[in-house]
Amino acid sequence: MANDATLHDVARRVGVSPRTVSRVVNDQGGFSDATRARVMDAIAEVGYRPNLLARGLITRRSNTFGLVVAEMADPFFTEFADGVQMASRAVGRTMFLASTDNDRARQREVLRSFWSHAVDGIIIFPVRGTEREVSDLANSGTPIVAIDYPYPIAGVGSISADLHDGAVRAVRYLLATGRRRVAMISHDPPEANWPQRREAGYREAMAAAGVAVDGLLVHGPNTVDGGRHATERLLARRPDVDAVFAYNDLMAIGALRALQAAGRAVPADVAVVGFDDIAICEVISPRLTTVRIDRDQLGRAAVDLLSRLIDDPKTELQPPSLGVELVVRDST
Amino acid sequence: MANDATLHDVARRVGVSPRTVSRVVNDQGGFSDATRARVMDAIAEVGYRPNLLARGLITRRSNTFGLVVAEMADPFFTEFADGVQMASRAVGRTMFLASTDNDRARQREVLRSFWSHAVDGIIIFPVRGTEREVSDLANSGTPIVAIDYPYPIAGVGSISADLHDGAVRAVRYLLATGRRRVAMISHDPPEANWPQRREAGYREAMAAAGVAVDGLLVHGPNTVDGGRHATERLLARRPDVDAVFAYNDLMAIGALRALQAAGRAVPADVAVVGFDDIAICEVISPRLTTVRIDRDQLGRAAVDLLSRLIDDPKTELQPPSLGVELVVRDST
DNA sequence: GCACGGTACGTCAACGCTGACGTACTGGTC
DNA sequence: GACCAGTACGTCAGCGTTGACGTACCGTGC
Repeated sequence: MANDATLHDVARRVGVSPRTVSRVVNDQGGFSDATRARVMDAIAEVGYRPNLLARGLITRRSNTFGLVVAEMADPFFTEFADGVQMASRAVGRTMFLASTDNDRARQREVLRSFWSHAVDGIIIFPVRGTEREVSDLANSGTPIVAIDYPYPIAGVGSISADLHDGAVRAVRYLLATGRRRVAMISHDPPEANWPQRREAGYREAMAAAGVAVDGLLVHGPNTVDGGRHATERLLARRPDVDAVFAYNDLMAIGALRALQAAGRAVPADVAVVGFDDIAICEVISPRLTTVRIDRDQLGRAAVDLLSRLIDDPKTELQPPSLGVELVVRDST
Repeated sequence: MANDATLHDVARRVGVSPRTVSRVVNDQGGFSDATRARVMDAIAEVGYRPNLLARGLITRRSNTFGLVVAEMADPFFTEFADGVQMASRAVGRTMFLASTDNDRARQREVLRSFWSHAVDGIIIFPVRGTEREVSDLANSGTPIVAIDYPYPIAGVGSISADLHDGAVRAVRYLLATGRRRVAMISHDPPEANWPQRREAGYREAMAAAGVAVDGLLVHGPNTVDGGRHATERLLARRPDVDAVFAYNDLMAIGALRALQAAGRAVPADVAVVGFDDIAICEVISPRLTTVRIDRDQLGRAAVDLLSRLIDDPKTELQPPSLGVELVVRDST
């Protein structure tokens, strides 16, 4: 009871044409209740399941979509993927998952592969600098939803959390609790034209409080080690730092380790705030204060927008940003 | 340049039949070098990519496979998924990913969905008690590789790490470093006929050292909270415990937290050993001693076995277990 | 009695591709 | 020159499904 059983088998058993069985399966109407019942029985008896490849060949719908994340080693992405998976189940689609490791060639490969598999749509954290490629793919007919990508890409739907607001909240909180020399360890070497919303929020909140940021903004890869090394450089440059706001939780954890190694107490000497609120924040010590992005909500919003885009290409591409929330724990 | 461009388009452009283009694309031979070159040029010009649905309809190969994990919230599974993804890229297949949350109904749903999409094979951490279903699916023609499933399931390939040996090593190490009252916090309520290899290893190593395990073996869900609560119960029952060996790293982290809350110093008062070596082990404090399972290796082995099974259903189903390794850090 | 609309089907072709098989032409052998 | 093998193609059908369209039959209204 497997690869076999086609519409024809069911049809023969019932004594109708395959077309009628197809109508029942797809609930398209044009059959009597009696016929429906007999068809359903036969389907159960022979264990018929529609061949999605054949169906997709005609309908140009595969009922699949692809999710492209930066890297699976970062819990933020996998926790997001989990949310997407839940949401996709609800709309009856199955999910391909691949990661790019922030590499353009990898991303191209992944997108081509998804395209070949005739996915109905793609949810992606785009690699920096690939607006054009992503936009071209979208305009050539594959609906795409980009997540947290600072540029609105032409033809591409996008869902974002309000990263700017999150940064402002984090920094304001640090300032409000008496910290003055608030540093930020941010992602990657800065790049011309790359709008860093977390950085912008940081700068804005600092400026509003009249605090200078000289030497307080350092960069590194957005990993634990990246955060650790960035913090080491920061401590060398500004030993007087009394708070660190990190690009994401992994970098914040790196900061925690570097501060610990340098003999600075957290939060007594230096406060630390992360971003994302991945699960680890609760279990490390000190428990990490962070800006929470609701990944289930983000996943649902992405799947929802993608579904609407698939059904109607003229859907509004940029729904409002999702709110974020500061979660205060023991590191501040 | 998208959904269009079929073999016919390329063929017309070159002035040959679609069949010849197909031969070139699949490198089946039967064409001249000159023709090949012209076909390749035309393919590049029109941006042709084979329609995998159409191809799959004939060849009965979709070049996809499904990966079914227990839950994406556990880094062990996602880190494994990453390894599988790497390996699958190398063999030219694209990966569906879904999780079951250890629920039989969910697993059934996922498997049916994968089957409908005509995956070439499935890699799965089976839900306990579903041997029959998994075995039936495999025997009906979908190659399946089960990971770390203690029962050899009929018709199903399987890849395992040597969990028994890992447990023995961990416990021996604890005993060798002077611990005597070595507890184990293990996964789930024990179930009749469920061979727990980690538990077996624990018991064996304890017995070999002549140490009784009365009240030292407790159970709980394999999560951080599960580990915390199990440890609390353990402390109530056996306040004299001087080492905890956990089913996995998440439970070990829960144990760390519970011990901390109870005022026990780790490792001074109580040593803790985890299992899996997920990335967090390095960044929590104290850094966790654990039994390392090489997930890349496990992923490669699974993809490799699955590929062989797809090509030749008579492949040996049970390659030898993968070795594990004790990684000593600061919690012991 | 006849036209008409609705219901419940069936027939046919096509989606894009590849397996099976047919065919024309070339070069070599005896 | 006849025969043969090998090369480089082409033709045809069909994978399982659904869109488009055709048809038989029934009931209704005038």
